[in-house]
Amino acid sequence: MTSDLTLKDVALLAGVSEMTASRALRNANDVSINTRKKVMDAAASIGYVPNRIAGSLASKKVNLVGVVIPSVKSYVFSEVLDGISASLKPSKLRPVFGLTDYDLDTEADVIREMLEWRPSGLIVAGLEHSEKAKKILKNTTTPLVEIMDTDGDPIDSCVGVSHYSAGYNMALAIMEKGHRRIGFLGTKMSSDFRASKRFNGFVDGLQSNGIKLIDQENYSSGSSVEKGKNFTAEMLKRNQGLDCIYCSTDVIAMGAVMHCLEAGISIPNELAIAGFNKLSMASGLPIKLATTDSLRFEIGKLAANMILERNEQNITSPAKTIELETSIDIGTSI
Amino acid sequence: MTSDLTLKDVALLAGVSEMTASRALRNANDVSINTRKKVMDAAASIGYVPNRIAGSLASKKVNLVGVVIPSVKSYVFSEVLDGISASLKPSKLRPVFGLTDYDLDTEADVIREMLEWRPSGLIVAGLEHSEKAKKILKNTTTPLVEIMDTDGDPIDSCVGVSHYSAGYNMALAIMEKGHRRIGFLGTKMSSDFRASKRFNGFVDGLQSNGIKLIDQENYSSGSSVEKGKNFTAEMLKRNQGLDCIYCSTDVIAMGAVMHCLEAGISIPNELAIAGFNKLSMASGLPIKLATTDSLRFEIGKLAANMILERNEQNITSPAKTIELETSIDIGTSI
DNA sequence: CATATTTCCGTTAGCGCTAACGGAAATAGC
DNA sequence: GCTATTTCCGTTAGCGCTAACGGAAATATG
Repeated sequence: MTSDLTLKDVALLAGVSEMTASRALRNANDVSINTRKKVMDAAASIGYVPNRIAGSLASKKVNLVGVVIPSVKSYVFSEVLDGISASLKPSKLRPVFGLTDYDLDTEADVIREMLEWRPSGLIVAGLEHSEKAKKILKNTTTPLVEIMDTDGDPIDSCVGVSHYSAGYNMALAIMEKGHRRIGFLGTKMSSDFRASKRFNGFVDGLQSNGIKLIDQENYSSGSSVEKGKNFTAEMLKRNQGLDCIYCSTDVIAMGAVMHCLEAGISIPNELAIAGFNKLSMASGLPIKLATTDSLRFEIGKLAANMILERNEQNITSPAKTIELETSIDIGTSI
Repeated sequence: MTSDLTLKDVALLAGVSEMTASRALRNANDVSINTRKKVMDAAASIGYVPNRIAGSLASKKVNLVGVVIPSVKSYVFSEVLDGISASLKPSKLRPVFGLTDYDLDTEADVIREMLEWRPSGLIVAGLEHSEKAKKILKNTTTPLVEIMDTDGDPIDSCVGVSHYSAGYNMALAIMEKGHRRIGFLGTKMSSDFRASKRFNGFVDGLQSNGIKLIDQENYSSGSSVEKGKNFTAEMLKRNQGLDCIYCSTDVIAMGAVMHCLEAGISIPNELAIAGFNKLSMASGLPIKLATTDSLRFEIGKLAANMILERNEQNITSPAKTIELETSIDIGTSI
């Protein structure tokens, strides 16, 4: 525990009751300017730091919003967190992050631990959860917002984009540019449901024009530029005449671009490349990467706003799903 | 609040006292296997989620470790967080992140808010803080570890690397490769103390060989590939015969590499490029970027371990500073 | 079989704070 | 001047849980 100072110490020093000290420090009503100053000075002089554990228990209010995401390394969720932070900043609510490492059991544990703190809201990435997690989430009265994805059944509220549509539309865009011999490059699908939905949408999109994937590679570790580069090389070696690779993320697509730069393959004449997310780091590439903006900042902002609304309104506002429309940035790579 | 179930509900249903229910749920001693099962079943059947606020207040133990970092967007701190998570995972402690946006006033607020929760430990990035923050940190009995940087005076414990030395050593490495007409490219220094220390070290390193910087650019927004690319172009335009650019981060250095790829400038023959951090995303580049490993994962792991030690030992362990030795990865870019 | 020990469970008290109420003092209203 | 209102502050009673102690029942010990 921090210094063992309590409200009592402040109250004694200021010569008022604990209650008055409490009110003064919280800027609550019913305190004269004089006594407020006395209390503030007393608190400052001894370096009193209020105990929020006790305060929250007494007031039954916890100013935290739990945010459960798979990882902070993927360059994807950081902007979501930024959006959440931006929305919450002017309020009294504060975000608390929990990481799941793309593991549903870990997710269930993290969700449970979050709820044990009785937060003012919970934001969880994705619509797929373990049965255990679903049961807990359905049982809670804490406002819940599932984010990123709208292809599925939200438990409560939801903000995201359709990854299926994103994949489908990219297929259309690629075909419109005349590409026909198309491959797919991504990470192992089982753990990343949204990537898997994009893949399905992409395949169906091609199918709508009677086109089938020529090749498909799903390697097992996470998205990385280097992996994208290496697997692009392999896929090209395997498939004479491949004229396009759709990568499940921009990071992988950057690797594909790197391979082409190194091997002297012209983009998009010899090989077209498309990614997903519209990561800012891809904007420095010599070519402009075709990608779908996943609207991560916007999603974070809207999700946090939903939590804020739910906490402001006295009436219980109903669950709401917001599906944002993704737009393709054609760039110069397809 | 989550469902309004309390321990009392569980106890009633299981036919035991609250205390016994509490013990059973916490896997504490002094409970028979039979009653434990009864309590567990009762809790599960009604979906009881313990209230950690109340528990923490009563036990005076909070299983949280506050982690205060500037940003999650910089591709730098995510690995620190990973290291912290890895260390804490087997323990009961859980990390809670707070973001400062590289602003010292925000940092002071975040630190204060963290301490209000009476965490088991606090990990803060950097050695530079506002007077207000320093006062709070000096006053607290919460174990504190300042991370990333060792060039300065830690308040309590500290784990990091010397950014001054990193800059100095990179200067030596660059000069050893024969480069003499050298520029520096970074972001605005005032807000990033570690980048500024690297710069000072770099200048002093050059000076040790009687060499002076030819040019220096400190633009005002954050590290980005695109900015790196654009400012590299400008700097080359300004300076005939510039043969090396030291970038304050790998992200910027990647931009420099991109410019060279695009403009057909040969690396390192026409221009040498070096960065800092050893980011994994740079490993996909056509050339291997010269950089200094900032040991981010290791720093996170060690910092969290220090917090763990402090919480395990009954004796108050003394403050400790660990300075990790950085090593330069020469790569093929200088 | 009596005593010592262990196992198990309940009772009491309180963690540090705030909601709710009530009441005294200060001000307003006529 | 006296009542009505407002301003300010204190008292009481918990929030939901656990530490600490104590005691009954079950088991061990000789």
